[in-house]
Amino acid sequence: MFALIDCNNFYASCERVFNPELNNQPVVVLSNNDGCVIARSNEAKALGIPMGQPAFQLEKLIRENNVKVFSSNYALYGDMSSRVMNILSQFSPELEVYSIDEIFLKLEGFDLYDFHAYGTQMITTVYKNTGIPISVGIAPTKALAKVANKIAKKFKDRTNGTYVINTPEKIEKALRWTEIGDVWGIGRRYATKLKNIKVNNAWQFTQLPAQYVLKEMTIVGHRLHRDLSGVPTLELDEIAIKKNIAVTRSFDKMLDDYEDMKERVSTYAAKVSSKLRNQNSCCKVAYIFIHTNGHREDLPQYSNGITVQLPYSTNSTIVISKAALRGLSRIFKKGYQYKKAGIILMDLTPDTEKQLTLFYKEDHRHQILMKTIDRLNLNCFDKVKFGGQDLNHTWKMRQEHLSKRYSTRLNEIITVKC
DNA sequence: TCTGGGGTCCTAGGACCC
DNA sequence: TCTGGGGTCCTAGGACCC
Repeated sequence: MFALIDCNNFYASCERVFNPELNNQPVVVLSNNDGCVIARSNEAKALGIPMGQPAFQLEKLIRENNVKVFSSNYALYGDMSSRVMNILSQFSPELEVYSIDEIFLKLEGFDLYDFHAYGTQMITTVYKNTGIPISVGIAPTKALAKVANKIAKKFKDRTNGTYVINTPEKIEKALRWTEIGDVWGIGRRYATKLKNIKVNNAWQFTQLPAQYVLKEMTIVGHRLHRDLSGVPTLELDEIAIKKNIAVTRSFDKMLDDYEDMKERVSTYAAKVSSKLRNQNSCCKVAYIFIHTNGHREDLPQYSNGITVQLPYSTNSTIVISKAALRGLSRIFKKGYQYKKAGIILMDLTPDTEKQLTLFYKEDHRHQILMKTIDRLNLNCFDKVKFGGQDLNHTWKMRQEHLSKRYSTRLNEIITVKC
C-alpha cells in the first residue's frame, strides 16, 4: 500500500500556526511581487477566490470580506515543510518527498496495521508537533492514494482526514467520483480530449483499451492507466539531484537600461550558483533569457534567450556570472521595457565527477572563495556579494504583507504575552 | 499601477555515423 | 519502374506536476 500525505492549504496553514487569530478567517498567500494568489484557506476558497488570480483584481473582494493577505514567505514555508516531512518519515522507511507539502510513504509489510488508525496517528502527531493540518490517502497504488487523499480532504467530516481504498468496490466507487480533469497526470489538454470521447471520470478512463491510451497519451498515460486501475506501476522516485536549477524573476517595475539588466542578471547568477553549490553540483551550460511584459499589449514586445557553454564544468559564481553577462550582451536590445529575466543552469553533474578539460584551467582559488562566501552568507544572511550585484538594495520585490521568519531567525521569533 | 517560479518526462524529427 | 539498413545524439516542443 501507498500513503499520500499532504498539508491542507499549506502556505495559509503556516501563517496560521504563528497567528492563531487567522483561524476561521479567509487567508490568501500571494506569489512573488505580490502578484497572484497561490494559496487559499478554505474560507478564501468559499469566497470564490480562484488559484492564480492577480491580486489587484481582487482588491474589492479582499476589502469587503476582510481577507487576510500575505506575501509568500519561503523561509517559513520551507522550514515548516522539512519539520512536517521529518515527522512523517518516521512512519515508514520508504518514502518520496513529492513536493513542498506532499509526501508518499510506501507501506510494505504493514498488512496487519489498521490503516485508518495509522493515518489518524500521522494527523495527530504532525498537528501536535507543528500545528499543520494534513490529510492522508492510503491505497494499493500511488495514483489511487492521490484519489484517496482527495476524498479524505473533501469529506473531512466523515473521514476525519484519512481515507483508505482497499477493495475493488472502493476503487470503482472512488474512481467514479473523480472527475477526469482532477486525476493526477491528466492536465487540461488531455481532459478536453478525453471528454470529447465521453470519458468524464476516472473510472471511464480505466475502462479504455490500454492500446488506445498508449497511442494517444504516450507511455506516461499508459502507466497512469494501469496504476489507476489498481495495478502497481508507478514506484517511489528516489531522491535525485536536480537536472536543472533556475532563478527567474519578474521585476517590480519595467527596466530599459542595459546596466540595470546586467545588475539583475548578475544577481540571479549569484543566486543560482549558490543553489548549485548547495546540491554539490557543477554545470556545463547556462541559459539566459529576458522578456518584456506580455500583458502590456500597448508596448512593443521582445523576448529572447541564449544558451551559453561554460569553458569547463563549474559552480563558481564568477565564471557563471561572466557567462551570463556575455549571454545577455548577445540578446539585449535597446528600446524595450523588460519585465523579467532568468538564468537556468543545465547539464549538471555531481562536483565529484566533473570532467576536466585539456585547454582551460580552472582557477582553484574559486572553490575556496565560494566555500567561504557560502559559509559567511549562511551565518550573516547573504551579506557577501559581488560587485555586479544589487549592492544598494535598489531592487526590492514587492512584499507588502510579509510575515516574520518565525522558525529560522532568532530575532524574529514569536513573542508570547502573558 | 498591478499579472509567479520553479521542476519533470517523452516524442518526433533532423543531422549525423557506418 | 527501380534508390538499404541499421544506429546515435541532439533539440524543440508538448504534456504534465506543485
